[in-house]
Amino acid sequence: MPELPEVETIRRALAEYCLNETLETVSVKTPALIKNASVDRFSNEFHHKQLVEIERRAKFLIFNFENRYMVCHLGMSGIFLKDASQSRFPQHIHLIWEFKSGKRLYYQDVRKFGKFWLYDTQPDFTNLGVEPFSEHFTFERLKALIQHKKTGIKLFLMDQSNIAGIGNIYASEILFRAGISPLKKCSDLSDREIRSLYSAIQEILQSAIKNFGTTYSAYRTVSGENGQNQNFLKVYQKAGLPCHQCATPIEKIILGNRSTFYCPRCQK
DNA sequence: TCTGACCTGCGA
DNA sequence: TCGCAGGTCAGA
Repeated sequence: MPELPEVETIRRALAEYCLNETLETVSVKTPALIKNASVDRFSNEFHHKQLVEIERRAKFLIFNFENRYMVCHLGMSGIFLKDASQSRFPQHIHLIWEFKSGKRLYYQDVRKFGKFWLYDTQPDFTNLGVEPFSEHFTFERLKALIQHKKTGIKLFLMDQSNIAGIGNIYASEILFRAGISPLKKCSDLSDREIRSLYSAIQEILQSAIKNFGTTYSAYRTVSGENGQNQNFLKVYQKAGLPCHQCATPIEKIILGNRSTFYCPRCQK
């Protein structure tokens, strides 16, 4: 499911809903989702702790409960809900947080690819690449990352150790915005193309955050509503439809086992 | 570098 | 009934 814009949308909504709340209990219905602790330890560590900060790194959410850290990756279908009464999949609610104030938060994940971790110190995520909205993400940095790689540019964008947070939807959309074919090799990109790519990454992600993320199936906001960014996509899931710039039919190909959409005329 | 596995629901 | 779906990882 969620790529950087969806995770950031969720982070902002959770901060509004439950920042500074004190946790009464965490009920774990599906122990397999907890990756590095027993269910008992996981629940006990957060008992009566206040949620003092919610951060995002790439597609990970980091909940700081007074220096006990709960880290969550939403996988393909994980969402947080304030109210589970309208959920279509109540059987797939795997975690329930209950706050002292009486508020509740539900973690739902149909495909169970999501994961949770417990850390005693702030996790550092050394295996992740540069954050697209950080000061470290500059044109020079992007150029240095790209210029000697022989891999295709779309696979480069989706590799979390290069730039962290881009997934399959936004990789296609970013390349369309930049006018670069997903088949092009990194090492063949000109300075001008890398500059276009640099702008496209920030513009596409920023605009998706502004639109509360892209809903195709599982993703919902914390309030259970659809995101709006699917209404603004230019190529993703548009195979056969005319390109909005040149009317050439959008093509679908498979790269790295993932569907990839592009305009063969606009993207060279 | 590529493929399959993980898991479930949905639409063709 | 089968293929596909927004992610990640292990193993070949």
